[in-house]
Amino acid sequence: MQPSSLYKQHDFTLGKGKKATVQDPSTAEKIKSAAKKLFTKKGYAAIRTRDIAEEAGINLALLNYYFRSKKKLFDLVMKENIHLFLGAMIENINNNPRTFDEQLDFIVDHYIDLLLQNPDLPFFVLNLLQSGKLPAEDKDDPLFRNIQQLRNSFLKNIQQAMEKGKVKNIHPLHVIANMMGLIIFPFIARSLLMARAGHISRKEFEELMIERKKLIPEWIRSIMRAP
Amino acid sequence: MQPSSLYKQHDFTLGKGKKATVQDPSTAEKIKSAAKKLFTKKGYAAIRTRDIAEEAGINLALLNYYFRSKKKLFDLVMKENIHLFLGAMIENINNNPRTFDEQLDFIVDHYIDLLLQNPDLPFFVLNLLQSGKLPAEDKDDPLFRNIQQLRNSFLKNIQQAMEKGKVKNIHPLHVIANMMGLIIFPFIARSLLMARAGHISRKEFEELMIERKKLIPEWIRSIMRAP
DNA sequence: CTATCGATTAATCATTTGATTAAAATCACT
DNA sequence: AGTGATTTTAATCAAATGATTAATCGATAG
Repeated sequence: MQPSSLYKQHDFTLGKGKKATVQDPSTAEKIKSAAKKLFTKKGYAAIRTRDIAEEAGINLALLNYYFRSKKKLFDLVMKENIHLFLGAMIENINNNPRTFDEQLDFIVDHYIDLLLQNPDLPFFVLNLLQSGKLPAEDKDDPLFRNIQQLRNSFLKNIQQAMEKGKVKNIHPLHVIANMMGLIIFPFIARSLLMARAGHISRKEFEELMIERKKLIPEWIRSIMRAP
Repeated sequence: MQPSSLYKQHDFTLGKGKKATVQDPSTAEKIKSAAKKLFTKKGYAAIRTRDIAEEAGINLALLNYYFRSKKKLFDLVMKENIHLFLGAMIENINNNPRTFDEQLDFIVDHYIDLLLQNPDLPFFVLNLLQSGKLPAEDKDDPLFRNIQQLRNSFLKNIQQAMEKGKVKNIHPLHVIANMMGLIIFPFIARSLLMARAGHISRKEFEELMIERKKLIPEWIRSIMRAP
C-alpha cells in the first residue's frame, strides 16, 4: 500500500522523528539528495529513475514508494533549489540594506558564497530557463514577495542615483544583467575556463571567485560611474 | 536499403544539386533544421525522434533513413553549432587585429550579432557544459587551431599591457570570464530579464543588446584601467 | 513468542521510444 | 507507358524506462 503523504510518516525535513536514528540518513532523505544531485546537474529528461536509485543505493521501487513518481520527486527537488537560490534575498531584505552600494555588496558576497558551496546550482537555473517553465511569481509565497520587493527597491535606487547625476545614465537591464552575468557566468563556464584559459586548479578557481567578491562591486560601480 | 553516407546522394550542405529545386528544402534538410532547432534549445535527452519528425513534418522512419540514428543526427547538428559558434574566431584571425582593443571590439561586435541572429545558441553551449562533454581540442581541426591561436594572442596581449603598466594587474581569467559573461549571459537569461527586470519587449531587448556592442568594450576597458 | 505494520526486495507490467521492415508511392530515364 | 532506383509510408519490433505488485524482512507492542 502506498503512503498518502509524499513523505510518508517520515518528517525528515525537520529531523524531529521519534527515534531519529540520525547517524544514517533516512531512505527518503538518501533518495532526495541523490535526486537533487542528478536532477540539478543534468535536468529532468536526462536522468532515469534507475540512476537515482543507484546513486542513492536503494531499491528502485522505494523511489515510488516515498515520492509517488519521478515528476513529483523532481518538482520537490526543484522547489528546494529555488528556495536555496532565492533564499539569500530574504536575508538581504531582513538586513534591510538601504543604499544601492550596500545592496550590491551584499548580493555579490552572498551569491558567490552560495555558488562556491553549490557548484551545480547554476545549471538548475539554466534548466529552468531552457525549459521555458519559469515558475509563476506566486503572490502568496513570501519568498517571491521578497524578491519582488528587493527588485523594486534595487531598481528605484538605480533610478534615483541616475536622477541625482551620481551615476551615468544607463538602462537598469544593463546593470541587472551585468551583475548576474559577472556573478554567475564563471560558475557556468567553470570547466571551460579552467581547462582553456590557462590551466587552473580547483583551488585557484575558488580563490579567484573569492577575489571576485571584492572586485565585482568595484567593477559595477566603475561601469556606472559618470565620466 | 539504407544509404551508406549520412547524406545519401544528397549534397544539400552546398545546395549545388543537379536540379536544385530550391523552393522546397529537401527532406534531409527539413529534418536537420528541425533537429537543430529542438536539440539546440532543449538538449539531447529531452527531445524524442518523434518530436523532430513532427517538427519537420516528415515520417519518423525518414529520420533513420537519412541519418541512421538519433545520436548521429545530434552529433551532426552539434558539430555545425560548434562551427557556427567558433566561426567568428576565424574571421578574427583572418582580419588579424593586432591590439587588445581591436580584438575586444571585434569579438564583442561579432558575438552579439551572432547571438541576435541565433538566440538559442547559448543553450547549446550550456548543454555542452552541462553534459560535461566538451569536445576535445582537435589539433588537426583548423578551427580549433585558430581558437587556440586567438586565445594565446589574446592572453599575451593582456599580459603585455599589464607589464607596461597600462592596465591594472588582473588575472586573465577575470578578463575572459567578464567578457564572455557580459556578452553571453543576457541571452541566456533573456526570458528572465525581459519578464522581471521591467517589462521589456523583444524589440527593446534587441536594441539594448545592440547598445551593448558599444558598451561592453568600454566596460571591459574601464574594469582593466589602472586607477 | 508472535502478531502487526511499515520498509524493502525481486519480479513484472505497461508505456514510451529508437529503430527496422516491407510495401507503396514517386521519380528518372528511356 | 515501362523499368529500375529512390523515397515515403504504415506497421511493427526490441529495448529502455516509469511504475506497480506480491512476497519477504525487521522492528515493536502485546
